[in-house]
Amino acid sequence: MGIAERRQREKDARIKHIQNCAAAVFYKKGYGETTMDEIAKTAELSKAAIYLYFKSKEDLYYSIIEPALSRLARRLIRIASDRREPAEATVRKIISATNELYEKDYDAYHLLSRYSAAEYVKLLPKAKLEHLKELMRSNLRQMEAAVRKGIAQGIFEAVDARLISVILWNCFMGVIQYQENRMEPGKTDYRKKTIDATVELILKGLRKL
Amino acid sequence: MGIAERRQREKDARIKHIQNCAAAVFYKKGYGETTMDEIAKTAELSKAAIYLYFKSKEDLYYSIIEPALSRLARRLIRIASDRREPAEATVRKIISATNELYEKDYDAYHLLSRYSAAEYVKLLPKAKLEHLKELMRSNLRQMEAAVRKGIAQGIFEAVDARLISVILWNCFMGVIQYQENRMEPGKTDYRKKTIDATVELILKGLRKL
Amino acid sequence: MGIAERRQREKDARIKHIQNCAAAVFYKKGYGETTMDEIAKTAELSKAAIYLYFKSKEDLYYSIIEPALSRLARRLIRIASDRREPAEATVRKIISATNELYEKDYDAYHLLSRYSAAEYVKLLPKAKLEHLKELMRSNLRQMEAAVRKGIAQGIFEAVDARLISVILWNCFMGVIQYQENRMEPGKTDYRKKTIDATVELILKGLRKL
Amino acid sequence: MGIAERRQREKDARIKHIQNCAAAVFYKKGYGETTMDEIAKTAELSKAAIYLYFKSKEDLYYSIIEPALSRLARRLIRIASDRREPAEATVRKIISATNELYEKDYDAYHLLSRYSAAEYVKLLPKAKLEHLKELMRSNLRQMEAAVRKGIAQGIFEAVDARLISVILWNCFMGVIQYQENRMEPGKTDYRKKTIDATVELILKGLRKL
DNA sequence: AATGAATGAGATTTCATTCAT
DNA sequence: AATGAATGAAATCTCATTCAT
Repeated sequence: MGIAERRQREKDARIKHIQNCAAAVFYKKGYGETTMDEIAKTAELSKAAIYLYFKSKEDLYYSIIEPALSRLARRLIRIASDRREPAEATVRKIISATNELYEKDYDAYHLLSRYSAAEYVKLLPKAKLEHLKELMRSNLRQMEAAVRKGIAQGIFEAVDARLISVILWNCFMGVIQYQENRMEPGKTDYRKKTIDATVELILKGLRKL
Repeated sequence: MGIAERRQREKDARIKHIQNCAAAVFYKKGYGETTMDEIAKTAELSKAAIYLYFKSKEDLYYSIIEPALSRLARRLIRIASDRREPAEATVRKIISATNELYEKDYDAYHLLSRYSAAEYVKLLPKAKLEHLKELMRSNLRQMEAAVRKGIAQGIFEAVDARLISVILWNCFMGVIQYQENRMEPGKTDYRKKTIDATVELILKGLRKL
Repeated sequence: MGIAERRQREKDARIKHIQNCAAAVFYKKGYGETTMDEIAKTAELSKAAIYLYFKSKEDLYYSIIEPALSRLARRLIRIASDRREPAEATVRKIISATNELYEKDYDAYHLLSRYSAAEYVKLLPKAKLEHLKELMRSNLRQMEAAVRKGIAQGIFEAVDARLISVILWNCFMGVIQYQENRMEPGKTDYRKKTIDATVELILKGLRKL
Repeated sequence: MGIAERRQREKDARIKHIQNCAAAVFYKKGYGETTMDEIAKTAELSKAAIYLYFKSKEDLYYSIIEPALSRLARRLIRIASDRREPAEATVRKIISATNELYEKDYDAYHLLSRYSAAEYVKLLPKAKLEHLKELMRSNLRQMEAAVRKGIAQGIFEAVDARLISVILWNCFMGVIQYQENRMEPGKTDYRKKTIDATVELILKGLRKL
């Protein structure tokens, strides 16, 4: 069995390798500007080899996005399910978990931070698109639940929970985008620090005085 | 001279028309996925006609982005230059001015809200890219100045002004992105309300207690 | 209107030109072996130009086959509808009409004579394939009707009309195939003569003694 | 020696197996549309394994066609060489022998019935193509000889022997094509019955009254 | 000023064939 | 003997751009 297992491991590794290379290029250029040629070159494989593992450019793209987003969604659901934990801790955990994707699944995370439903409309088949959207909505719902919990716990002011969750989520994504795209390369990555500061700022704004 | 003037006005109108149509498509699909064919069809003109007014796809794109961003930058500089105005008012004005672009220059605004330096690297010639980046940086500096002023005025806590300006800016952009891309179509546009709520939340977080 | 009309005429001519060139290549090589490049070269156009008029290789192919077959089907229906004409004359007319396609629509005819449902299964969308098949079946039905009429008229022996119509049709197609494919090039084209002789032979075999 | 022999037998069996599978696919799809992948999958072997036994796609194809056609040619020569046998019997035997290929070498037969010189021109090297053509011509000559014999025997009318042999051959091939390609799947295979009826019809037409 | 027609360059995808194991 | 992996070459198709009218 050793051989078959090793084969499978190697295959998995190659798939992961291609996905990593592809994600890097997709991220740098955007889907439309990315060519299979460049992905192949980055992965040091022939174009045809890519097609051994993914049946189309779109398939490759989706194979990067979906699992990462799916994993995150599951994780957030678990985090938000703790009804007793103080709301502030839950909010921080949600943000942390999302941010952790960064270290573990750097490339998928990158793509996610660039997620733009409009662009995908023409790109992905309807079912896949809807699936991604549902995952995004689920993430938002977990944040909303956390804010609602905070109000119920008497910690937060009686704000519009949905609105606040959108704000939190957007601030988070905004920071990522900003740090990734707008800053000069070479500069220190302030992401973690900026995100933490943002969260604390907003939590402070939410607290009952 | 009346005739020449009318001609010029008509020409300007046609240029604006093309830009509006193009911006709508660029926004919906992203630069790479947008075809000149679709722009032409949207503008109800022939492709060749577009080329009478813009010398390339990139040129057309830039002609939409740059003036809007440039105008905004000038406006923010003027707003931030008032050294005496209370900082909170200045922050609100900066955000408002940015948001107002929305009503006046809907499509350019859209494109701006999607601004992604990385994508532009391959798209725009270096000089143009640098120009856009400088405009963005300028906008950020105005916000930074406003926060710094608030600290000087003793209104805000002694926070990292740069960090806070980044946060504010990102939250703003994040909200826009979210509202544009992630929500189901048909839903009410919560943008203004969300942005205002975000700003107030953050201002509250900034205030000395 | 002169200009618009001329334009349309020219466009029609170009479409016909492309179809003719394509049919010649399709015929010579078969669908699979034919490349758009070769069609373009034959038509003295760029590949892209072909795609201005036909949206895919398959579309181009179908646009050649279908109208010719459709026209023939209509014609055979008209011929077979004469209930009083002696059956032998009807049979001869059906064969003649089919053969005449040769002179008028040389290339489409060629493709038809090569028609092979099996090959098309993967090629054409189901609806188109079914349409072609129905046309073929219609043609066969007309021949069957003619044979049946001959029996009713007491001219032909009481044979299996369907079987005989299949035979007649096959002989006809067989002769075409043979003459087209199996003979050395440069040899005289015996098609017409061979077909006529075949029909007479079979009619003689059918007649009541 | 037993071992070596068994090895050889096994090898032959594997070769035959591949040929059978390949022939089925070639027949269903045509040469151009057939992929080595599909052949391999049908044969439940790896693509590379196919190349252990055949040095190219074309080689595999030819290896199916040629022996079958060659065997048939030899058989028809033998059949036609009987100068004394009544011509009608000889004609029937020729047709039968050809038809028998069906049961014994189903797949090669299929391919033969689709034989199209034009397609092969680009496919096969000149020598191989010429060889196939010569085999086909030989078969035709045997039929021609049989018809000529019938005239000499005073059984047939003084027809153009070559023409009639072409007709007979074509009818035969036409019936096969028809039955294979044009009929709805699932229907009874009328081939044998149709062919016999065709031959009898033509013989009747040939006979002196 | 405007357009229909055309195209070169390049994109995605396929496939016969080879090679290391 | 057999195979999984890999690839070069070529196929279909797209698109920004130009040109004749």
